[in-house]
Amino acid sequence: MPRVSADEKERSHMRIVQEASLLLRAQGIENTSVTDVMSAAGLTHGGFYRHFKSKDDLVAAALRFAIRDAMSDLEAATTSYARTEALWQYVDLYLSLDHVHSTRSGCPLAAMSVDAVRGAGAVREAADQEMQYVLSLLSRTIGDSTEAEDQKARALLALLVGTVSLARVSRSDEDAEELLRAARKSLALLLPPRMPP
Amino acid sequence: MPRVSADEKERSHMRIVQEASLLLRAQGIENTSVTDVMSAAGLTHGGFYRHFKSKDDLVAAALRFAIRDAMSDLEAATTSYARTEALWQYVDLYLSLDHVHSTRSGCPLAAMSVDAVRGAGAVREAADQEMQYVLSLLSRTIGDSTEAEDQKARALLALLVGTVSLARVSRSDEDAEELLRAARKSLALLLPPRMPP
DNA sequence: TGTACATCAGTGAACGCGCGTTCACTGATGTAC
DNA sequence: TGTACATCAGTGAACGCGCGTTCACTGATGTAC
Repeated sequence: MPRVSADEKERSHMRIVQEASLLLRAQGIENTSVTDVMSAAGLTHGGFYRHFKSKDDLVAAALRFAIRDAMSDLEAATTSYARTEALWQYVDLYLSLDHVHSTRSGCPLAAMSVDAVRGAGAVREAADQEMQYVLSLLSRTIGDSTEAEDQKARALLALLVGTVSLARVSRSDEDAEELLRAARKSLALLLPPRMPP
Repeated sequence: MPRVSADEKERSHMRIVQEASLLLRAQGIENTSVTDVMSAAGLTHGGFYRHFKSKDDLVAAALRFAIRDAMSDLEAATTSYARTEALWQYVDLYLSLDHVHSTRSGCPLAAMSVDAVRGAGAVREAADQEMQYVLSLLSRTIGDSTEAEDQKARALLALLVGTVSLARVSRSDEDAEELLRAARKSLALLLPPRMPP
């Protein structure tokens, strides 16, 4: 059975990264084993090192993938005239109970940043670089990416990440919803109004 | 040498919880072993189960202790006339580079809530209950703990926790400081002004 | 107050287990002619 | 296009290691009389 075409190797690689990004978000770095990830990708653990030089290498790749993937819709809208509307749609999705419950597919920063800070150098580096990318993307979506928008982007991201992290601590949906509501209300003071001129 | 007085057992117990709260914040639940904690407390791992029925039991106790300890200063000020000033002092300390670098002794919610959500039932329960306590304390410190203040407390805590979590991802102090600055600026819109009438 | 004895805090060896990583092996793929 | 051979993706057993937990043991502490 073994040795598989270059195309199939690439498909395996993408499956490994994708499944890792889901498992790492849901379970954290230490609770996710190489064997877990390879099984989820339909492979056995032995082949892992044909794709990555270490588990840390995979974690860094999965984190980068997850963030680019999570931001792709907003990225597509940054140059559009409707970007303010796109931003508000993004915020509404982010501050939803659905997102709070989506521990596998939700925001990678909310799920993995605390873990990443404690991780290996490559993981920290990936987290830092991708966070800077998210901040610049949000700033461009808010407006013209001047210092004023950069600052709003920082407060926005912190509020989003903090709110969903805390909402996940609540074991009651009612308490979680109160946290989401409070964040939405605060953002009304911070962001450009929903309907532009 | 063994068997030690009831007083000494209690001192051992407090030392274990205290050292656990430091190690768990700095390293996370999965990277902190029972042996690590017992060594830090000056004991050997075998005696652990005279104090706790499981590692999860210790984690829950350490989380509760860390939060009560972190909040004790603010708790003392909630009924004072100077509570608004106390709140701002708390916010200034929270949104400082010192706090960003204090991964051992910093805010337990910023350090452990993501971990706690993935943890055992007793750990999740402790995290949820203590978070509700922190929210009620902040609400009473902001004002009269009406629905309006409850909402402000929720947005405040989310912004604080999110900001420090993200600032820890930054490998540069300059980037971290920008995040802290943005949060401070947002809070000026949200909280009662620094100097009351 | 003194004596006899049960209790139990702390020690250190031992347990079973899952982890990240390595390795010999297989056989289809890719390459050189 | 066909043939001979090197490559290497994937398999599954094996490795050393640290983990949470258990246990027999020690001897000072606490208790009953």
